[in-house]
Amino acid sequence: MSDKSSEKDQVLMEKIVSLCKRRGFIFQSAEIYGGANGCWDYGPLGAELKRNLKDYWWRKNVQEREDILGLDGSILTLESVLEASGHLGGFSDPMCDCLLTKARLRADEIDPQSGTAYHYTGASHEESGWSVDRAYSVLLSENQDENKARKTARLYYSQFLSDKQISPKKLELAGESTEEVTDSTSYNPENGSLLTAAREFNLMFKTKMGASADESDPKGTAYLRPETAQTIFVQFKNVVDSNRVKLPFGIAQIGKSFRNEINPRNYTFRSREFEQMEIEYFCREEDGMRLTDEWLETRLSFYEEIGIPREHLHVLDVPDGERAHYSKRTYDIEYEFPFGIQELEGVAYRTDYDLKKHREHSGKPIEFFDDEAKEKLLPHVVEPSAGCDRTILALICEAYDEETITDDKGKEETRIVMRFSPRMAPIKVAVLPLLKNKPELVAKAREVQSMLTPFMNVFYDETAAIGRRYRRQDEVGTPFCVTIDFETLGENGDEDKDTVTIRERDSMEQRRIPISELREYLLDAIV
RNA sequence: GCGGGUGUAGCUCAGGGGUAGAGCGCAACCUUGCCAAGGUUGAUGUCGUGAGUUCGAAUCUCAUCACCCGCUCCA
Repeated sequence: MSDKSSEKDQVLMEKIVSLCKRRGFIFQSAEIYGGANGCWDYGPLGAELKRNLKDYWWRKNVQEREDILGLDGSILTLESVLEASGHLGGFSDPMCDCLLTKARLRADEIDPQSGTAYHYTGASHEESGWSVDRAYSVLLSENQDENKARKTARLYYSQFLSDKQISPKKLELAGESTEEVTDSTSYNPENGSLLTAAREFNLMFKTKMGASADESDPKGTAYLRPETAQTIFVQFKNVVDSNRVKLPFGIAQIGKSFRNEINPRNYTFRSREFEQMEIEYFCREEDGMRLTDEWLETRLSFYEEIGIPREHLHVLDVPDGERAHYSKRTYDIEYEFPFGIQELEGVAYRTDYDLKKHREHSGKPIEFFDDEAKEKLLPHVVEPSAGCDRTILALICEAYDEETITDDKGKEETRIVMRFSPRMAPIKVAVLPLLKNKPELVAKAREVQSMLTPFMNVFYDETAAIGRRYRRQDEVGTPFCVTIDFETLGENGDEDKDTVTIRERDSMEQRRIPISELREYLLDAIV
């Protein structure tokens, strides 16, 4: 499968985005103010979906496991923490662009060059009267012909021409001057063209702590955390001291993180504010590689349990040289999005790098005492780090389905169904009185509704025709619809009294079930 | 950040220097009946935003913002 999306996939993605807005899953942030780039809000159904995902993740990884404890750390993070973790130094790169080719270069990786710089102040075209005032330079090494500088400059100025028929050769250069330059990194080594000034692409959101914070206060600068992991490492010692734990054990956290992405793309996939679901699983060094493999399997099963089949997932064993320098093994779990195969989760063996760094920078003894081995050690760590919003997007993409069905009159129509697993579905059951102008039906339906609401998200709908109500529920992925009809009231005798029809989303089949069994039936299906 | 495209009702989109349009959806009512049914009635827009040209701009020009595609970037 290609990484690029085909036209068909683009259309599919547009339909998904449209449905998400129309039905209240996802809205763009601050839309009425023109929209915030790279920020998205979850609407009523999106919020439910996200809660279901987070709750299930927490249940599987914390509630149902004795070896993992939860944590919920602050988002504001001291500069010193991020200095220790390496984010402060390595998280921003000075970048510059070639003015001629628009190539982007790392400013700190340019070889210094020497030679003669040819400066220009602009260019003009006599016949058309066109001109441009803009400083530009070209650097030539010693043995290059000076006409090369002029040729390059004409090419540069020609991009401002509105009439593309004019040949760059016809341009008249203005204000040529030369200058000897040594060890400059202002020019593109490839073609000698001037580069833009280096810009820092700081990927972290910086902020001020304290109302009167000033620059000189080392605790005056804070960042919105770029990952949840650091909270866990920094609180490692406190968690160990306040709980009886033995290796291996994990600390889990769900929370927001922030990265000032240069170019947010693909709907919510690359957002500037996003939620992570992370575990740092601490272990002895000799178990690190094995546990990484085990976690990969555990995590793949999780995706299956929430309705993302293994066939749509890809595991990338990140090769040497592409992993973070401290990682001995990293698996990326990727999903086949309509816009390409993209990462959902990374399972990384981070060695003892993080704890070591924090021990070094904080100067605090944060070693773990292993009671069984009677030794002090710094544990290694395996990190399954899942993107919550990315998983939501995968759930939505996976659920979306269009089904062609033929009605009684032989007419074909399209049924749009969100095939969420009942466990993830934002609405678990819709309660529908067959007709709303019959008070007995409405009263009974309300009774069923309030019986179920303490246990699950129930949607009550009495408008429009029953068929239409079913289809509405299909479009938001409600797995079950319960209809209260005249049999429920006992009109057809005692046998069907207090039974309802339950209609299943995927098969559209219905059967009768006593109201008394409804709760258990539904709970079994959505647990 | 660069290049290309798009922006009009909740959604999908047509139109186009002179009264703002369609389909679907939505709301209300009627119908003892189960897969977008039928009928009646109704609501909704600073035509993305800001400036300019014009007697007059949703339409033309410029800027700007957002989204999509490609490139780039992704510790």
